[in-house]
Amino acid sequence: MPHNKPYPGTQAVIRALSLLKAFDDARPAWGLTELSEAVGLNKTTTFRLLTALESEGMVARNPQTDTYQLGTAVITLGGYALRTNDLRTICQPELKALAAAAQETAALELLTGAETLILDEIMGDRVMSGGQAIGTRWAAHTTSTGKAMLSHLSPAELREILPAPLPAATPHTITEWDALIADLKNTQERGYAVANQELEVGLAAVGAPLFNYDGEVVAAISLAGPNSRVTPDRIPQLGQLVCEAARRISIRLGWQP
Amino acid sequence: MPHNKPYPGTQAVIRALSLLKAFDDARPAWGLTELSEAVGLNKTTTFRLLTALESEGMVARNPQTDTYQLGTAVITLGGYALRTNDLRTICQPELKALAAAAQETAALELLTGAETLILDEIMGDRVMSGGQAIGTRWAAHTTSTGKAMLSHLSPAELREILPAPLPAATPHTITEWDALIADLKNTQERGYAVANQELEVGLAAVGAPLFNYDGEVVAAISLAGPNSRVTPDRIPQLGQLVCEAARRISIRLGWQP
DNA sequence: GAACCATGTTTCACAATATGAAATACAATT
DNA sequence: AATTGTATTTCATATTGTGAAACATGGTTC
Repeated sequence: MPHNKPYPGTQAVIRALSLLKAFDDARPAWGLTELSEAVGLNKTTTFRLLTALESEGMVARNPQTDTYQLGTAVITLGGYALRTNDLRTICQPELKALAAAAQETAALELLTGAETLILDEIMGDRVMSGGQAIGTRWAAHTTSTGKAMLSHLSPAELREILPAPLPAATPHTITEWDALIADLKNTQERGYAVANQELEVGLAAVGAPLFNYDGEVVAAISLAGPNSRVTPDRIPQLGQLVCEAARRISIRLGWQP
Repeated sequence: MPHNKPYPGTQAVIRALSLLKAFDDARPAWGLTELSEAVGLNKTTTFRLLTALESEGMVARNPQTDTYQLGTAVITLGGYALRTNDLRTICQPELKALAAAAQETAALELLTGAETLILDEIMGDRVMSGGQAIGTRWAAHTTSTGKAMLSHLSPAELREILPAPLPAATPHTITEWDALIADLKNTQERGYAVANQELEVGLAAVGAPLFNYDGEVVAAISLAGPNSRVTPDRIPQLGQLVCEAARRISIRLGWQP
């Protein structure tokens, strides 16, 4: 999350947004005092900002527990943001085809800072209705999509973006800088990234980057599944599927091969 | 959308949020000047607020067109808001069962002011992965879920909530006050609401309310489909399905029948 | 290619607005 | 009844947000 420039005359807004961002999967409800302490704001200020956010439906209080949660306006805005995303619309047919062909989960993700953001997700099997994880972020160096996108950055750019030391999500996560650089080099040559239990034990994935009209990486798509199904000998085949789909999408985005 | 109390010391935050809310399906991208005019703010103020929103990822600029859109932080927050919603988690198994049994689309919706908010949506057929409309709002008096929830309010409460005159979404929308009151009375006695082409031509739906521990209506669920399949003679059967599911969920919410 | 128009951006003097310490209210334990 | 933890309200202060005006930029028109 970039907190770049302290622009003058925006303190209250930035603070209000920092309150909103305190709510996540791990901590979906906050009391006033705890929240003010967690965010480092005066209790009165926190109260006033929350009142403003509440009046606009961005947060809601649970009268039972006297705590705040994210409100319905956030859900509505999120829906708009998702539906009006051109990239998502463009990619959806390819994702569905990928998921159907491989019978695994296909996803579209963006790089935001050092994290990937799941923009869309289509389940391969017919059991689930997908999209449960849309909006989720993961550390980029632990995911196939993340590594696919990172593989087109220079070591200097990587240094700037990625945290040091690299956090481990599983025992298989690449945490050594040199090992990551080497893996990204392989990734770029190969055309797709492989993440085998680096984000979650038992989960394997392949991912390929999407390019825009002037050859910049704008996003990545992936196929993922349990490593019982996504086995080492099947990975080249899945990798090719993802690469082909990524290529078709990139061309639609104006990319010149 | 309630714009109730002008709480002191929150002007900047409220203004910033009003900017966010200008972005919707109909108008996903705004230039600075047009946006400032639409929201009624000084161009400089709009610029400063947008800069703050942008620094936090709530909006993003498209460098091509020099316009602003909703940013990735909104998607992430929306995902959190959705996933941490207890009601949605509780209802999802029932919605899936409903959708499978009827082979139509099942949905869970809240009442916010005079509008319903789609919290969850499961498609009945195996073609689509659902959830496309999550976050969308519709005028409550045009939907089955909306009427199911409104049917438990008094005429005085209805007067307060609903807009006058009642807007028409289709030629079949109930726009006469007395007709709506009568329809809601029927709805309450029947236990479920019927909306036949009142939101969209060719779309029919039945909806039933969900009650909490002290008998208050907290949400509603529905089954909807093309009126070629959701025919008048099939509606009682679908109505019963929805009522039974609603009853089971309400009991899980602590409701005493 | 000069004049124009419509964008976005920066500056700056001013005071309205946001701030936080302290006082108050409320509710749940003890 | 006393205590501790919450959530609110008050209010004096100056920091912060404000908007008119000036500036910059890029695209059209003549």
